[in-house]
Amino acid sequence: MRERTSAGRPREFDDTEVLRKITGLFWKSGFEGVSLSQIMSATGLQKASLYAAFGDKRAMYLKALQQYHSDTVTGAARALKDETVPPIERLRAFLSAPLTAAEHDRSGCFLCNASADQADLNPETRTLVRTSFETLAKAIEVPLRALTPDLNATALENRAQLLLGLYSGYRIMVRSGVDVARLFPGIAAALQIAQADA
Amino acid sequence: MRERTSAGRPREFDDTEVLRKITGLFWKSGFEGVSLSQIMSATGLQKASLYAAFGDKRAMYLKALQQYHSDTVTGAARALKDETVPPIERLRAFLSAPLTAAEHDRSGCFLCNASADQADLNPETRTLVRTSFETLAKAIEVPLRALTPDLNATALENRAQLLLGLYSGYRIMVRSGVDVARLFPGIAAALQIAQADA
DNA sequence: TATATTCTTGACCGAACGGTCTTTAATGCA
DNA sequence: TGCATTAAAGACCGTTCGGTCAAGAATATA
Repeated sequence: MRERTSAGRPREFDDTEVLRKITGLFWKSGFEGVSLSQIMSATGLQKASLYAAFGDKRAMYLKALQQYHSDTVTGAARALKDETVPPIERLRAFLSAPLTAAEHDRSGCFLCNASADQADLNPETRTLVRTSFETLAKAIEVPLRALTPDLNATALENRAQLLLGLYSGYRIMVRSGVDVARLFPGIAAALQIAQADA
Repeated sequence: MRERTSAGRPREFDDTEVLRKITGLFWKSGFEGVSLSQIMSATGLQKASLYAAFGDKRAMYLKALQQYHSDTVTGAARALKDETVPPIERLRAFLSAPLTAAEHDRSGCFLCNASADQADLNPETRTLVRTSFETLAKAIEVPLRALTPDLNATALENRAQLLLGLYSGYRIMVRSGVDVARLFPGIAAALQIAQADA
């Protein structure tokens, strides 16, 4: 998109970089919690430029959610499938992320926040969130399968949903400021399930 | 409050009943997602009456959160401590609630939603949410202790946090419209942890 | 250099927001 | 029957909201 030089005045900002800042705002404060003027000052752009580049506020939110999917969600999925790391460690890292991240940032998970914030109102948001959850669940199955190759498909899926549920819950709880040290041991317990033969 | 007849024109509505409707709105749509006019039409009251009875919008939200605590949260805590029900069934019922409730209502859990919605902005909300989470965690420990009386205190607490995390995560995931049937089996797996001796 | 095209800027818009105030109505009490 | 008190009703307030528009600036092409 960018390298193709087109007629007219060239855009003075990088779309994805700006969108990343917008994502950060919605991530932290939700759809209604972010105003256009906040977006303007965070990006340094005028309202009209934002509208020309991304559409209205709802479109910005959805694009932010899509960016979160293609950046963070698929990044986490890739890490879960990284065979250079022992499967149990991949799972541990995934489940620990909500807690280790909390040290410097209590924003939680944009997916989970969006589900709480917008799922009730906006069907498109709901769909995006659901597919991202699905991506994570499928990725979780990979190390689970490596741990217990004999387990059947539905059992694997069930365990993946359990771990994803725990992940989401921790993401939410952390936002309220609970002591993360008290949540850590739960991960070890959950990983015991992940390794169980039955 | 109500039986004590005071001077002046009597209030024509029941405070807690009205607050219950307000709670429902914030629960579903969050703080910024609910407007005063929505509250007006849902309660049938004028703006000034609402302000006289509850204070400004933020106060309404906090009172709603407190009502949720004293109604729903303590209700769930009581059920978890109900000795007429086998401990494992209490836990199963608690963890199933997010899923069974989803059949007729995908609002999720007000606590979890508030954590995603307002925790970042409002410290009072954060505190309220945290204490409600704490209430639930303590209540979860009761049936856990009944199941494994030999377990030490910290191990109990860790398991309780794990189950609470799973509960919260399911509450959030359900809002996005995921198939609840796929989440159910995770509960059984989690309950295996709850019963483990080690 | 002229033109078409695209972007930036900032003024501008109507609507909706949260919140207040004045008027009127209903009650307890003297 | 007044009088003090409290609530209900709705007009009213300034502000902020999301969104648009017209004018000027920067580029590619001819």
